[in-house]
Amino acid sequence: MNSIEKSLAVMRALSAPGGPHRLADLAERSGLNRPSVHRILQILVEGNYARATGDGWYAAGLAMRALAGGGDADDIAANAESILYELQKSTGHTVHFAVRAGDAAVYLAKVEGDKPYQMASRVGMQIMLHCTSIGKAILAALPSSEVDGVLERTVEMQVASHKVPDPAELHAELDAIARRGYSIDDEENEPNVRCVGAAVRDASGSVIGGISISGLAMMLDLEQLNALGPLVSAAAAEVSQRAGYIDLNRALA
Amino acid sequence: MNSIEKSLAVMRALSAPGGPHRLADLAERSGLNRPSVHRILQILVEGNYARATGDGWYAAGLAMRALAGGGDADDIAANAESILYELQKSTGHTVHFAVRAGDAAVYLAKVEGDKPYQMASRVGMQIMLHCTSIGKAILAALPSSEVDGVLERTVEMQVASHKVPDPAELHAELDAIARRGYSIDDEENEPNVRCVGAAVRDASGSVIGGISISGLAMMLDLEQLNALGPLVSAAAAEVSQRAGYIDLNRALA
DNA sequence: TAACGCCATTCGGTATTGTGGAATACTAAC
DNA sequence: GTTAGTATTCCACAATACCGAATGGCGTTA
Repeated sequence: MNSIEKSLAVMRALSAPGGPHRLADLAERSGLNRPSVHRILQILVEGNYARATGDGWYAAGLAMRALAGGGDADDIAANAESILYELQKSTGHTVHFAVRAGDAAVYLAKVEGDKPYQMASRVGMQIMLHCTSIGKAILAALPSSEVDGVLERTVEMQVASHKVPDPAELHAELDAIARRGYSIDDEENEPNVRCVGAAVRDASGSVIGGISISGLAMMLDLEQLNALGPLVSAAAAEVSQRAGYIDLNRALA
Repeated sequence: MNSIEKSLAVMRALSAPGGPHRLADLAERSGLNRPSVHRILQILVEGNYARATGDGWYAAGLAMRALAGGGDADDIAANAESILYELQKSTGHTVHFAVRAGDAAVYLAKVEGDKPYQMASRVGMQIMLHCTSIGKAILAALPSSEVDGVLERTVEMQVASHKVPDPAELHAELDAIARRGYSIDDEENEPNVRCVGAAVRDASGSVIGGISISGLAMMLDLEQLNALGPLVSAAAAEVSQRAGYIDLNRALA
């Protein structure tokens, strides 16, 4: 493991959810020893990629934001945006688009619903794969062994929030998602919020992320959620197509 | 210069605006020689932080997005959001919040106006400091020498778009901005778009970013822009306050 | 078609740089 | 006051990054 990979590991640990971090936590999360993490952090702080509070707490700095701009993701998000607006308009609910980044997904776009309440999400925010509709839509397209890997690492890093999913149960659910084409989050990620999601693929055919429809549980029962499934699925297919994906089933039809 | 700073330089070059980049461009932008950039890129590609098209083009990868999440910026953006909504509601125009990251600023939040058209900006997008309202509001609070440094590096990296500003003229404008408390972008950054902006400070008193109101030039003449100045300025002060800043002038009044 | 120039990529010996265990300084809790 | 758990510094060792030069591939020009 070279020093660049080490610094990336530290940066990932820094940007993990859960406020500022202690040096020891960062060391554990990144798999490095404390002196190395300390040295790397000093370099990151120097360049404003990290911020030290002075009493042993470290947080991601503002310069880290600049790294996220540009790249492929922007094109994909730009293409997706108009589709998200349509989906929001036809359903009235909040719509999200997120891409996978390692063992998490990151929101790239969000269109707020026409309801008086707002979702507590924000572009750039990270979500877990095992307990969100977008996340499960992504997992459903991965080989079983990779799902286990993600699950293992997720459980390891769990900060004692969210329940740990039973592997067998999750695998069964993922099979069902793959069959019907959309996934459901029944208040698993956040209490009182239900979502339905579907996977987005790129030109190479691999799953890169997903889109979802979210609403308060009191306004969106399971029946309605299932009714929205085909809509999300269709919108996701449209985004995939714009990203260069060619659906063979559809192309041959 | 150690290897971590080098990889950060490459990552910044990668995420610079302007689509995929050639290796030679990245080498020049980062100030490194080509073999070093190549080696670093291979490591980044391995971890999905960069993507190689195979024929010499490189783009920022999806994993880079994950680095941006978390950190201070999230708290600040969360606090700012409600103020942005108010500002949009009271003016009807599109409102942005961006933080400085090196020689650029990055949008952290955006509230679309109630007009039929939409701004071509997106959360995560980078803007230049010398030709945008938010950027100039930030520059106006920096020491003159630092402004020159930013300007120099900006001119160097300029990809032949946007006109190069005359230093003396810019300094005079920045003085005026500092006096009246808001900055104006009169179609400098984008044709047909005018903006008015003001700076946001954090608890330490240093400028971290700014907020702005934007609209099509045909619907927003200079007089109206100046009338909006105090509004942006007040909103920026409010955001600053929530970020922990204490305005001595106001506190003593 | 051949020759040129540009650019990405590989190579290799050198020396700079990172490494991590152990020691120390620090802080908070009891 | 003592202890336990930190962050931080130190340093000898060795691994790793470095970069000039060489190679190979590609598109363009005579």
